[in-house]
Amino acid sequence: MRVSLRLFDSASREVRELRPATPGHVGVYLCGATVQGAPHVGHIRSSVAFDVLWRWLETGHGYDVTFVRNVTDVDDKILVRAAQAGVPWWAWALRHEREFSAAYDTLGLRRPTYEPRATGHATEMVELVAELVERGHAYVAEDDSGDVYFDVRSWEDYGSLTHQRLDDMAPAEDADPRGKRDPRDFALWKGHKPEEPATAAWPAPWGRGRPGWHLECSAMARRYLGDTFDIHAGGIDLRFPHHENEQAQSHAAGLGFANLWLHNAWVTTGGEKMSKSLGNSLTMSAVLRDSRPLALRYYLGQAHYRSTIEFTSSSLVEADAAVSRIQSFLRRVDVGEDQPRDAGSVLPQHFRAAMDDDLNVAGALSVVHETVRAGNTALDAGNRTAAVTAWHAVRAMTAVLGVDPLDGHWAGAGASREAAALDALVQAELHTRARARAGKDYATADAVRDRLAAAGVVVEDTPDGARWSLAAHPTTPEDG
RNA sequence: GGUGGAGUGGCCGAGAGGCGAGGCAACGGCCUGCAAAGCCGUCCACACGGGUUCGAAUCCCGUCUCCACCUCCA
Repeated sequence: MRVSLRLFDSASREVRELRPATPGHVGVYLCGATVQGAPHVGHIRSSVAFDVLWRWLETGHGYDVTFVRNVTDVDDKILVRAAQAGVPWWAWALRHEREFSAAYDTLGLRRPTYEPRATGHATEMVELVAELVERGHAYVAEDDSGDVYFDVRSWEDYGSLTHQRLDDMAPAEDADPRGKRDPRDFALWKGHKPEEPATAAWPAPWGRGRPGWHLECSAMARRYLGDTFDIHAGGIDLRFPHHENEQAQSHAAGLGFANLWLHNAWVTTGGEKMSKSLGNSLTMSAVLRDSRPLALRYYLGQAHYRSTIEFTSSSLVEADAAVSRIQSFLRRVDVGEDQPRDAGSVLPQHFRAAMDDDLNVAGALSVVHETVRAGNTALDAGNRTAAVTAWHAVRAMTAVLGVDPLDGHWAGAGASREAAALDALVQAELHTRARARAGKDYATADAVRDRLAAAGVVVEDTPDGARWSLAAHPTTPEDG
């Protein structure tokens, strides 16, 4: 009997078994980027965490997964920042959307089944707002703004996702009534304002305007996953108001919406959450100057998705060392022409159990490292069969976690002519060194090794001769 | 004020009443011409104060500290 996947549902606050609405199929909606600026490490952590979820749903359970991650490409800040930069808002949005895509690709994240943009779904959004107005859960603002608000008082379940009572919620400080019936009512549709670009508005029965942030996700999830779907994921800071509002809208419109809610914790620096508003963000481009993508991915994916992780100057160095250990084992084993085997037959039971336990990646990684050590021990003992078995297990496990060092993704455009030329040059140096060593001229041999080291080439002697690799990208700690 | 999360060895980070987490760093040993890699060993921790129990990092009570959300946020 197949063991089930158990996930912590933050709506019910308990670990629940995943029971797909459609047997054999799982629909996942992940709140993606609002492309108002460059991607930072915290944004990417969310995508890394749920990329692992996706891989495990497929590899560990054989589910057919539809994975949707949206792009919010129009909102207040995009309009403001584009105006400040003197470029059209859509150009600003697209530029940052591409930066996010590049960052996702760099870290080897799977491309979602669908990546809908908010601006491409005005029709679905207008329909959803109309349904809510018709059902008496939304109303057109009483001023002339053209806004449409969700009537929180009309929906008694409002607050159920985050277990808050409406009366306990502190009203917004800048409580601008804006024609609201209750200060906590939120905008489903934002009427076009004269100072905003005419292009940032779409026609609607209650006047031209653009969608409210929360509405987009409800409409797009419905469009691509149906009225009821299995998992809704996102950063924990989105629980309220974003997800609360999404759920209220969709439920009030008569939709089943998400069965499970998964929320990842954030990345902190200096103990504080990394965020755009605090200005302590580490952009992906900045971090990748000091670290190779595999090390960054390992770092972001090594802790449980619900644990806050602190980013320090040594984080990436340690992650690099840990993943290098795995990598060097995989390189030590000569598997000949063997290709990776089917995960179902080689994944250790403890690994599976850890992953099924709410994606316990830290526990899963301990199995990876234990297998690496067992494999190294087997190699040292000359037990090739055991070493090859370990090799297959390690590759299958790291593939699930998205950190298989031998995956062609990490090699980049590896088999280039430059790489071939470099190898020829290094081999010539190693040949010189081998001859010097054979003649016990260690001074010359060491000089060659030092010369290569200065060029960033690390030499290791093995029973089969010297082997070389590029040194891990040097990291420069910003403080002590 | 409301609602949550968290304090684990030098560092990162799992676990959740008895059973080795794991990684990084450090130190000792083996191996090596020397290294590197690898293996073996050492470092046996759970914020604090009580309590329950044969046994508590884990359960209960109290205290302290930190973080987050309450309509910009992954």
